Amino acid sequence: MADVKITTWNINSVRLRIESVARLAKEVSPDVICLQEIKVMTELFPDDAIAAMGYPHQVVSGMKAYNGVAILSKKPLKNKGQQDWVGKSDARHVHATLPGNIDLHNFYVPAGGEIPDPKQNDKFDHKLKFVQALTRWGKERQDPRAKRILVGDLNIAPLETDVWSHKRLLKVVSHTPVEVELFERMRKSGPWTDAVRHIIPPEEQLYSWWSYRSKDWSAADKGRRLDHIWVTSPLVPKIKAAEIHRDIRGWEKASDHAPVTVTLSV
DNA sequence: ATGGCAGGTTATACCTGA
Repeated sequence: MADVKITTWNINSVRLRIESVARLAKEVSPDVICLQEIKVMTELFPDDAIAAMGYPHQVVSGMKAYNGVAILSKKPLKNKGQQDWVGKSDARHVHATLPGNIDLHNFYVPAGGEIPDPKQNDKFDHKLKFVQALTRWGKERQDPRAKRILVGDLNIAPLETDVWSHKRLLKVVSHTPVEVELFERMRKSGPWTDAVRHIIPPEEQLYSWWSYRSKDWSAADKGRRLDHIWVTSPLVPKIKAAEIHRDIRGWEKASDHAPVTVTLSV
């Protein structure tokens, strides 16, 4: 039995926050770090600097200026790869197999723009189609024995306690009923278990993102839980701990997302 | 009730985020 500590973090530019990656590596020391919004082309990803922090095993899918995801690991990765989703090559997914034959998938689901209507807003249409594609993918691959982990910035806060005000966010993209319903279908397609809510009771308010547009993000505390770690059934009894690193949202030059960590005993 | 910030770019305004 060994612990595997996995952290997911929408870093909002890996080059701007390379020192924060170093600090996370030192202070949290996850075995695996999954990043979203690295905002850099694969060729320009700071792979040497991150290898020097103890993460020489990497799989990166980047593009210029937007999106981009990466898996960083202390231990060797197998079957490294990425997929395109809903007909776009926009660097929103990477995967790899961890020691112990655990498949890890890291996603950056589209934010969806402002207007929660797919007819008026192509970005919202893209988001809904992305979630539906992920649902089909889950169903096609169902295997009750498979050890799989799905992490990422899924850009949907499903529970009433995952947002600062359920009522006031009902028409705000990330917490609309149509998104929450499709999100739940996607979760059941794995079927996946929300590892964070397995540990932290659903009755508790819990957020992983706070807007930059607040004078005092922590005092206002108008957060949403957009970043998730899900596991398949064989891994559910292995979930040992879960944590959202709210303190990291308060670091100098912080990302607007806090890292989320789950520890498994495998 | 509204407006508020941050990152990146063949930039010095505009797109994107959520």
